[in-house]
Amino acid sequence: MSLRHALLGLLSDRRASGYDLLKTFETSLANVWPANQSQIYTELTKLAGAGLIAVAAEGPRGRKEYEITDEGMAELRHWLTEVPPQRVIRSDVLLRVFFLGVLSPEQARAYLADLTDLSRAGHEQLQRLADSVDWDEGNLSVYGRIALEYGLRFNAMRREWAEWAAEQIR
Amino acid sequence: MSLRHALLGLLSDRRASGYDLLKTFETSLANVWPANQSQIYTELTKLAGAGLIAVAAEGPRGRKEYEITDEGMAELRHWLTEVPPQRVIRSDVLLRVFFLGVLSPEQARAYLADLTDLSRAGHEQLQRLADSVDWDEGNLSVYGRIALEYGLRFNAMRREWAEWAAEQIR
DNA sequence: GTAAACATGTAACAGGTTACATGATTGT
DNA sequence: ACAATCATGTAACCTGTTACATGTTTAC
Repeated sequence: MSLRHALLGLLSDRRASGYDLLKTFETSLANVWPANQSQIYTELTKLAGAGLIAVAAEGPRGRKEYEITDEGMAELRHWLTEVPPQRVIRSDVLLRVFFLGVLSPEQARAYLADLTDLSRAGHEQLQRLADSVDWDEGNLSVYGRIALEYGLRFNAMRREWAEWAAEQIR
Repeated sequence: MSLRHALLGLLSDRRASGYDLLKTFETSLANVWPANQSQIYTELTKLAGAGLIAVAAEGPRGRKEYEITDEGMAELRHWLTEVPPQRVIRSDVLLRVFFLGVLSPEQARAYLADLTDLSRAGHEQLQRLADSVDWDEGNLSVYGRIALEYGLRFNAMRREWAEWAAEQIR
């Protein structure tokens, strides 16, 4: 149920069309809550049907600009403050670790070495992003910076863990 | 597609019934790849249909013990070594962070404080688990310990980040 | 003129959740 | 006798992915 809240969250900042929202998902939200074109348009129609957003303006090429309604804002606040976050996250990365005993120690270490590289690359990509953005004083800037810091710390943690784990094998 | 690999992984260690596998999912795999009864039985039927597992014995109450086939082992090894892990993980925890600007600074800090508590509790729960298990010399023990260490480090990282983040607000 | 970008919609399928439905065996 | 546990199966529904389908506007 979080795609709808992601859309509500984006529309709480400014009105936008499905196409605009798609671009945002492809850039800033891609690492946190990926969504594709099909899903976004379908969900926008549902949100409009439920009265949480409304068409504020129509433009060329059938463009429909949506804005969040009071009901939508209430739902967004409810989700932010009352809905308990998901406790577990499915991780195929970690699931594989459980079964590395099926492989040879060399293959298992290779898997962890790949994870090390992946984490290093992820860290570097986020660092480049952090360097390229000019962080102004706005709210999106404050919280965007906090989210990005999470990504940096996560990748650093995972890289160090994967290096440690490789040493544990044999 | 990872549920099937979780099942193959468990069956690569020892033969088991759907019921046995369900118990394992409720305990050791609950934090990595949760799955429910309905899903497990459905997937076992599919796996058997695809020849990746086979019924090795039948017991009382319609119990069916499955064992992994050579084809199943090949598929498991393929997944472990060749299939690239998922790059992004959907995180509703982090998604909320993007939109905390909608709330008051007090409410935003309260959300982060809840995350701090959640992470601390998660860490403690895993630490208790680590203390209660007697880690023998087997493979499952080695890799189980490595997976658990990931959980500990993840929760520690998230707690420190949430504490840091709360300080950034105002 | 035509390619790129803008813009939306829907159908088919895969994976996951909740709920319903049923019955056998074991331990007290 | 009765409760707890063992044991499986399936239907309805929701979310997400891939692919197909269509048409407009802008820039060169």
